[in-house]
Amino acid sequence: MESSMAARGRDVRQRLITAATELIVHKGWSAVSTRMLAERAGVAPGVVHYHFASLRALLTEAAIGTMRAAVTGLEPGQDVIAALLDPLDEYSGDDPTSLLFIETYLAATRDDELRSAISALVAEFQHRLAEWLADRAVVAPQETAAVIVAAIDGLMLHRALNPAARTDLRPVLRRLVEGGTR
Amino acid sequence: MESSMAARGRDVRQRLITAATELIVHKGWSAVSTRMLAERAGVAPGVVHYHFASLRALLTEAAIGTMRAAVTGLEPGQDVIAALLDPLDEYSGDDPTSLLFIETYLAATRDDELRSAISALVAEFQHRLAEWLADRAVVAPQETAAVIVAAIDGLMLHRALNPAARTDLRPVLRRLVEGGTR
DNA sequence: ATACGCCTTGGACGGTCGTCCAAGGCGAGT
DNA sequence: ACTCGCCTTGGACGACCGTCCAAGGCGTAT
Repeated sequence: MESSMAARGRDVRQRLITAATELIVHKGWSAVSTRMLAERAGVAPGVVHYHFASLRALLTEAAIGTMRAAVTGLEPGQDVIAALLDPLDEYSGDDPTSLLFIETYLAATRDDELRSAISALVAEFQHRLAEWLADRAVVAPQETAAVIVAAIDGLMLHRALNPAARTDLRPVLRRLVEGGTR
Repeated sequence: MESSMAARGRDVRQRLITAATELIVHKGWSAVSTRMLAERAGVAPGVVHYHFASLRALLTEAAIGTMRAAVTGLEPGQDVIAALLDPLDEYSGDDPTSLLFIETYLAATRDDELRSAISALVAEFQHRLAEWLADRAVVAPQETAAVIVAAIDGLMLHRALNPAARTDLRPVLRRLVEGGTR
């Protein structure tokens, strides 16, 4: 059996990653400390630097993993706008994933490794979206995709700031797609 | 003469505010410390808490002041989209004002006083923009304004993250205005 | 010349931080 | 039964943090 010990180790490691994503959302990227993480994961403080090279490495791995999962889960169906906006509406104001995105974007501003990882993620998603738009005969699909993704991220930002006053913006956003059909 | 002393005091206070805006941009909101501020302003560390009730108060005053100045300076002319995008293009990647906006937005997520101040600022600008759109017979001017401002903020975010790959997004953004004329 | 008030200095205080490490626990292989 | 290796513990270390304050500097008014 290799389970008992090694499996327990992997479990602790995973608990730390989960704790990291939660704490980034609740406290903010730069307010997450090793001791907070250890406490939430139910382990001793030293365990963080056993499983991860540094606090920064843990935060990076946690954030990138969660973001990648969230993005690859998005599939532009018949209605792109609805497909992108619905996940935002699911949560009632303190949408954890949105805040994680914003926090990580901003942290990436001062962390080259993080920045390149996120740039790749965003570029990949924009590319997928652009292809979908091109199939729908939307002119300037790349630029349209860039604007749509930017608008979504901007809405995340505003919604994190002011959870109230949520009106239906789908009709306006749809102009981006329908207004540019070839 | 009331100048020498009082004027010098006001000058130091202003230097601290300037240092605060610069440091928020360069180091990030939560990485700004009293000692860093004092050093950049060329004063002793204790001076921060003489002129301001707390570090948080200084950062708040500095950020809100700069943001208010930036927003009130914007006047939607004939071409709203150009009026909003041109300031973004002026800076070559490390646009200080954009980063300040993002940093402050995010800090406001965990600071109620800051949040209400910014919400007022954003709401005020959205209202101005909505009126302009209404005059241009754009349908759903409020929602359109919300989407435009969100898109601008999202572009700020993406551009702070990836200063390269700046293509002209004006034509796409203009669909938001022209695609919805009554 | 003396007293007053604003501004400044530089350090003390208690706390938290990231990182590291000696010591111990414990299942697995011999 | 014993060793080995992975995992865990809890605290030490030095650095930096926000805040506060006694002491001093220096124009200004009397």
